[in-house]
Amino acid sequence: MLIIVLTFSILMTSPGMCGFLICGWVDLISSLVPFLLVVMSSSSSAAVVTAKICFNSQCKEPLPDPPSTRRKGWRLRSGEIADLCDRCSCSFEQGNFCESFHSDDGGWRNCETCGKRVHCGCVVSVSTYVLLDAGGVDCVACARKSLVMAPNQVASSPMFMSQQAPERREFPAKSWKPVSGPIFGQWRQAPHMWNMTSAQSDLQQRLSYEFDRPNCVEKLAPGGRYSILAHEKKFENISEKPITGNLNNVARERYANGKVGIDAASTFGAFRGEGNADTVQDSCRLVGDSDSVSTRKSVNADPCSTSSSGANLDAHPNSCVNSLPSSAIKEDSSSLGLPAVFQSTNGSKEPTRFSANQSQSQTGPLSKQFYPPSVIDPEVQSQMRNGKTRVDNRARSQLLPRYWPRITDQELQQISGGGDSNSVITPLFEKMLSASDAGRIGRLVLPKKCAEAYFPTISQPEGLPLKVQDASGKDWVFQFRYWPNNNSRMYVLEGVTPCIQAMQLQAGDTVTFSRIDPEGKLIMGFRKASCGSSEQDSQAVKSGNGFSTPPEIDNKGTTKDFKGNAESRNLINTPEQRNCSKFANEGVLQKDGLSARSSQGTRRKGGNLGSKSKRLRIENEDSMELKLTWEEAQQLLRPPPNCVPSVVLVEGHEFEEYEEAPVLGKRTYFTTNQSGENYQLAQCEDCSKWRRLPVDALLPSRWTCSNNTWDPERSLCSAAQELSLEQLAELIPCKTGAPKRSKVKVESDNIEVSDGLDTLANLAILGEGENLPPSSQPTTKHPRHRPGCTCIVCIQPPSGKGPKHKQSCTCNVCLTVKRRFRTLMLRREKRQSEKEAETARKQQKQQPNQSSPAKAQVGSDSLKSGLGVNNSPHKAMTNEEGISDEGVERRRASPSPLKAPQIDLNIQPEREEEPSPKSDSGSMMRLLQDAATGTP
DNA sequence: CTACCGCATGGCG
DNA sequence: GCGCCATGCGGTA
Repeated sequence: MLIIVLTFSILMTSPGMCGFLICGWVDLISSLVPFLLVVMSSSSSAAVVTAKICFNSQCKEPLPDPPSTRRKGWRLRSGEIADLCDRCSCSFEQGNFCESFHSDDGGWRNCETCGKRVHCGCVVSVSTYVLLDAGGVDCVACARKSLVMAPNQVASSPMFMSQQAPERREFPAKSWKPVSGPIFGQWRQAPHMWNMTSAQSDLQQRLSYEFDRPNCVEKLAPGGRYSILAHEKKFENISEKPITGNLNNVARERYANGKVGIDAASTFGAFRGEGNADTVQDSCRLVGDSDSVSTRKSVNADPCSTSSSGANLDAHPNSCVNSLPSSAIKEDSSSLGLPAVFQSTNGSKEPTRFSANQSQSQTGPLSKQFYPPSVIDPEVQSQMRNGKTRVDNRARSQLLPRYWPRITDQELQQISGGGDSNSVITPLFEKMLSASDAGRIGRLVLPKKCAEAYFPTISQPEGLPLKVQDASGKDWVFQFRYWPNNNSRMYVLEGVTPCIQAMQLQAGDTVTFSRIDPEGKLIMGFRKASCGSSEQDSQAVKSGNGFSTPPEIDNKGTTKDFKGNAESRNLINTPEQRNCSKFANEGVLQKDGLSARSSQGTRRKGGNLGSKSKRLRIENEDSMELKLTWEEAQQLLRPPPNCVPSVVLVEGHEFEEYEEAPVLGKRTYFTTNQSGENYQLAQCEDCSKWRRLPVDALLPSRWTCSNNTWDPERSLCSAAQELSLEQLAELIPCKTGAPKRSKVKVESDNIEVSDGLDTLANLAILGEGENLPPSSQPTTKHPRHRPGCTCIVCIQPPSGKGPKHKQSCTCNVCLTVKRRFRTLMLRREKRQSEKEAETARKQQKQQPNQSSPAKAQVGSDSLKSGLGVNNSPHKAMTNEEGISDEGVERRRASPSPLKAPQIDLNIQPEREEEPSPKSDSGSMMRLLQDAATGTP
């Protein structure tokens, strides 16, 4: 049985608070909250008790005058001990205080084991029971018997607390005093279930409501004298009003934050050292998420738990005590660096492994672990609920996923730089640099929640200097500040330009922020947008370019991952890949070994650029246009011959990895004969005869009759062609067995509206028609990107790579592209001419002498020299005569592939419809543009 | 004129 | 509808 242990040492000031507390307790019960988290519900502001009468509000017996002679009761939140009269003290010591005085109050529950009544509703009895994971309570006796409290199972509250989210605000916390002072021996009703270590004692003395999980991430700290308002909005008001006083800011924040034990909380504790309520504000803002809210709710709701025994701490032998600073740290004092809060303030040098990202599975002091967000699936979350997984995922869940740190162990170790083995690195967040971030402005916009969670609290827009160390150990000082923005804040790091430049970061690269504890250093790592340095990538792609086909985008059945292919084609799928492509194209990638350093960054599979930045997306539109063709191209690829793939499992997806680049299959045409038999038609490279092949035949790019192993009789070029051209003409156009036929048709029909590379791809397809028998040309069912496809998409090397097509090149692709481009331009010209003609006609009604159609001709003529290809007036006329449908255009333009080279290419239309100038389709694109502009 | 600063705007989730 | 945030833009040095 899992047991939730109360680990807080918060004392209620008075049992008289039970009313309030009970409300919370009952509320908890009524809401079937399975667990209780201890909370300080501080409805009482009377923390200092100097009673001269019995502290029991129902007694009020005068106490003996010398305080030393008074009998002690429970520990108050102030740290003092309630003075009781003899009678009440005896009752307290005998463990029946609540039965005597609170029997009519709410908050009574029965021990799940023995059925004994336990008063869970007030501070007095808080140590007499333990909370069970499954809900309910056990009395201490029973809990002791079943004390198989696996550390991992203890205090897994933060997860379950999320179930209580909605009612947080029902328990406005009020000010209270920090508990300081005597300790647990005072807990008469708290049998020492567990021994208490000195450190724990120390903790208790420091009033840190450490709700320690074994991984030390769950903490709840009591605040100092501060106010936690019921509504977060009010924090705004408070935030601007510094609250003075000797506050335990960390504790306060933790409490205010209500995020018991999540990374943010601990981080707050680490970073936030302001002596004002801004801390509260900020931390509470973070609590906007339901789970956090719930946390606070539960915190507030269970006053009983405010008193806890150190025994609870003992329940967590692995507890990593992240002690808290006992004094407030002024914001200003925290300048340059991360303040002392990071120090292990319990006085020990014990590493504070409260890293939210630290799994409790960590076994040693050097625990640099990180679980990628991908692990946060329901199952894992369930595990987390059981306390078996680092809980910081919850903390991180408060950040947008794109800010989740994706730092690998390798990165972490790099960051740690072989430093203190006791140091613990806590990945905080990361951010992909926007154009603004990477620009010259020198301002890095920080995600608000990240800034508020992980950076020092700032109450003034000017903020404070923040020292950040990069992975190489160099210190940078940025100004961490904010701008008021829409009643909110916009956090920025100023002065990042030198650092960005030093790291040679570009928009799209990612900076990561981590923290090394106990030093508390902020570490700024980075990850180039260059793909391929990550471990994951290395798993998926062991060679070369680092491009791989992410499983999540390759879930359409394409499981072959040809190394180098993506790069070689500059075809990109994911936003990051697009980025990579873009940057690679721009030559900003892989500068001087930075790519090696970037190995500390793990390229995220999903990337986070495209989802947010429209601008960046726009910049990568060229790449996006390639997406389809890439996906399709993948299907066209054939494993390299005589190459045995190695199967790599990446995130559950099997990939066949080939050390060699794929080959492009021979273009074939699926068809069905009269008997319904499906087969392919392939053309011999040598004799151009068409051979029938099985549908599953995969042909190399160059295929000849001699390769016709399926039909030995026709394995020689001398063998007669089985089908006549007429038959071919009939069969090929009505390919019923061809996959994706309908799609092809649709695409073909829609070619007219396509643009950019897509258009080019279509263009190229048209050009491929040259391989078809003449009679098969006029089809709108042209198989697109089929095996053997030699379209521009499939054969075009990436930008700047591979042989460039000369302007005079008359290869299929070039001719097709030119032809298509010309057609497009002509079409546009025609439209424009018509438009102008229409306008002219309208104008002619007023000015009869105007005429415009000549303009188009002028435009064409003026550009004739650009392509350097003979013009064909006939063809031009053909197009001008109104080919607006791509199929029609294709039919007319390519009645025979053999005639394609004769197609007029010299008509140069206006440039305004250049197919996606941004699309970097490589040399072919340039060729096209060159052709259009007349520039070489 | 440029760089910087601070705020405003608007797209987007 | 709201908040975040990327970026624009005017003011200022």
